[in-house]
Amino acid sequence: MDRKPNSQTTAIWVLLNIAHKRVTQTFEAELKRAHLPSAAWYDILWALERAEEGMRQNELERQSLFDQPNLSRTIKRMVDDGLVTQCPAATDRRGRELRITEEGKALRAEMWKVYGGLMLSEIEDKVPSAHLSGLIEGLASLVPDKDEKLQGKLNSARDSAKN
Amino acid sequence: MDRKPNSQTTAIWVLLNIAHKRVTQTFEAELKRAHLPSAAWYDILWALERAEEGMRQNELERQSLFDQPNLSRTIKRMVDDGLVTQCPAATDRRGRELRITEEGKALRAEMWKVYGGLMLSEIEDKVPSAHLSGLIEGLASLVPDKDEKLQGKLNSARDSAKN
DNA sequence: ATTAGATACATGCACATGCATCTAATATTT
DNA sequence: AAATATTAGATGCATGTGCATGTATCTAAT
Repeated sequence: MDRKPNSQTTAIWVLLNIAHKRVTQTFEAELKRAHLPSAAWYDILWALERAEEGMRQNELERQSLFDQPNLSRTIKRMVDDGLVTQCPAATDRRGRELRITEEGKALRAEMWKVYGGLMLSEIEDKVPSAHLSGLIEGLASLVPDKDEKLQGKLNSARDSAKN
Repeated sequence: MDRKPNSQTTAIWVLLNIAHKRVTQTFEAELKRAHLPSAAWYDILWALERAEEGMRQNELERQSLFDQPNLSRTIKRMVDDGLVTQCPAATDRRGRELRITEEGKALRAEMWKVYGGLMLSEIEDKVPSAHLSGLIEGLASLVPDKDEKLQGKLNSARDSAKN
């Protein structure tokens, strides 16, 4: 082959997969242990709670890591569970206006006790401060700049930092 | 009041998820476009190719991100496809000794043309050298130390970082 | 106003994953 | 040696995910 990945590239690729799987599995296991829904549900609930005036489903899709069909089904389950309401959108009869219910807000607050604690124990307490910015900038460099989902996530991260 | 994750912690958690999903999806999409199996298959083939004398299935399980039942089924598919052979282990009649076939080696070599190229284009060309070591060390800090097989790769990455 | 194309969301299907459990073989305890 | 525990691997089931496609609605060019 013309060019061959160096050992640092290999380390990044391997570590990205391992770190993601280990951290994700810990989150999911702890949430399950507390009889709470998955982290993906938390992210949806939080996005909807921040959107006081409601949110179009396609906008939520852009801000989440769900693809469209999968989000559609997930929202349906959340509606069935009374966490979210779906109304026809005012200006576009194809669309759905999503809103979090009081029950949904209560569940999100409950989840935060576990979810936020995991962010502390699994990330904040583990990454030495010397590597914080390198980790953040390095991960960001792997994602296209104009990635709308990234911007949405980062905005929500900044907002949540203000709690 | 309890401690609350700071914005850098939040950014790491969000970016870890986004970066992993984006990079993974790119890998899988390009492999599929080339009518090749998934990256997970590549990793198995490569592990078996390096183990000249064959490898126990439970050892492969330890070195991979598969859980046991999932690896069991994946190996079965690879055996059905003629990429891997399964023999009863010499010293333990419960066990399976796995070996890659010539066909398997040929497929791995074919996959490498795409897989290796993706490591270059999606990682090596994207991460600025200023953030290489921070990214590697930061990701490593998220993984328990006793993930032994990582240490070799990590050390060689650190060595090359000193060049 | 009609029609071609785009967009929003839903649904069906194939396959992957996580988890519990089963069988067979080995290791340990007494 | 018998009983018990542990380990290797397979299998069943529920759920999650990606992808193709379907239906309704909207937009824009004629």
